[in-house]
Amino acid sequence: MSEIVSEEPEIDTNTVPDIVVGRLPLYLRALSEMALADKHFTSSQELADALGISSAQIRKDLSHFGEFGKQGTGYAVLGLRDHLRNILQLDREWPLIVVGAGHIGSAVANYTGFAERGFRVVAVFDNNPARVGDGAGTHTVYAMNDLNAIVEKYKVRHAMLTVPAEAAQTVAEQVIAVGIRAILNYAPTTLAVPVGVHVEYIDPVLHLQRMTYYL
Amino acid sequence: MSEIVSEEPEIDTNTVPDIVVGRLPLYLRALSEMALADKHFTSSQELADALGISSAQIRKDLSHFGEFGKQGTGYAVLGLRDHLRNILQLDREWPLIVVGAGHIGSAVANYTGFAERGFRVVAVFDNNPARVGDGAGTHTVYAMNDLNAIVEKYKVRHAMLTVPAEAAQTVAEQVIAVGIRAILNYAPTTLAVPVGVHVEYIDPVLHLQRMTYYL
DNA sequence: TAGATTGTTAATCGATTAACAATC
DNA sequence: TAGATTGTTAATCGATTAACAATC
Repeated sequence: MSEIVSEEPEIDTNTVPDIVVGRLPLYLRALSEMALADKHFTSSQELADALGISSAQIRKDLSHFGEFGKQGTGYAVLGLRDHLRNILQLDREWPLIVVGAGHIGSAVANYTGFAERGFRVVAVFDNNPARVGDGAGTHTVYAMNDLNAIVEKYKVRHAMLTVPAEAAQTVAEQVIAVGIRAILNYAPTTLAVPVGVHVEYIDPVLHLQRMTYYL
Repeated sequence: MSEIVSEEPEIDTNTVPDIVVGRLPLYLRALSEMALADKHFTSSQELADALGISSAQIRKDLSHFGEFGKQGTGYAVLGLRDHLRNILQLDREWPLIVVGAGHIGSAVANYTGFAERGFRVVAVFDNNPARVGDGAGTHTVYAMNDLNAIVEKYKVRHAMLTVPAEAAQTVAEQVIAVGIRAILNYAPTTLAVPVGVHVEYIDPVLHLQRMTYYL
């Protein structure tokens, strides 16, 4: 039997399916809730029940990143939470900008849920001079001219777009040009972006329409 | 050759995968955009390019519901749009309630995008007496006591929950009890609901966290 | 007619689940 | 020890894609 140089059981990050990565924040959220309730241990079954998915899926998903549990015992809530934070790079605070200071933009900029979970809104932008300066809640609204300076100053990589659908593609290009690499688009339209830039979408109407089919 | 009574090529609605139904509103949105641009015809390839998916998927998805195109020509924009509206039961206006009159609730209640796409916010509710009566924008805020009366009066089936995470499960049960069958939950927590009730989720932080993994 | 594009089939690809040895 | 639960394998299930005959 020839000796085989054992290969590292390497964690090839490119190999983890997007759909698995997409569920990790959900696991993290459930664990944070448990931590808040002072729960010390949990199991894949308990997490599965809380999230309405299968325990096998949770174990399989986690197995892409390492071994975090103990047979017979399950997972330490704080331990697994911190592992997930680490995997998702959420063990730091990320600066965030909002582009578009209308109704949704202002609401989004003042939503306290971002700061509570690691994202800090550092600026709100609008191309309408009438909106610049006056507050979107506690935030001052900046002109688009200031985009580059602020993104560089705070090393911002995340942007939320709360502009009209017609403006979204142009605005996306503007923020990408200054270094934004993750866009959360609230405008009801699909964006075309270069590889290396990530886009996710929020369109509440799509959700309502989906459910209406079943009524 | 024995004669076979031809079976209806029946459109078994239970047979359409949820994931397919979930894409229909996206197709509808793209078609509405084309209609607005006065485009008369389109193809599965053109739709696919606009949405960043494959043309085969679009044709396959549509084939669950009928034949809407013409070889060599493609699809009539208005025709396909109306077919999709019909399939999704969006050829009527649906009343909608918002529960929770805080920052997000007020923003959501005043978002004009709902009315533009077939959903009309008929009432906003809050359990805090201090918020009842004064406006959430153009809406009057009702007490939870009025929930049943208003849901019955307008025959409401859709609710958006914009309450704190801790309150979401209880509020969900309240709205289900008065007849709501579709819930769009903005609270960052998973809901347990009986069969026959549909829930979709909006948690912007989850989207930001997903993208952060790749940065 | 020639070119374009559908609707559909079959193949491929990928994700989920069931099951269980290992072990705390 | 007995019971519980992990991590992993293999099987199943389902979704996507490629390809093309039909036909406008």
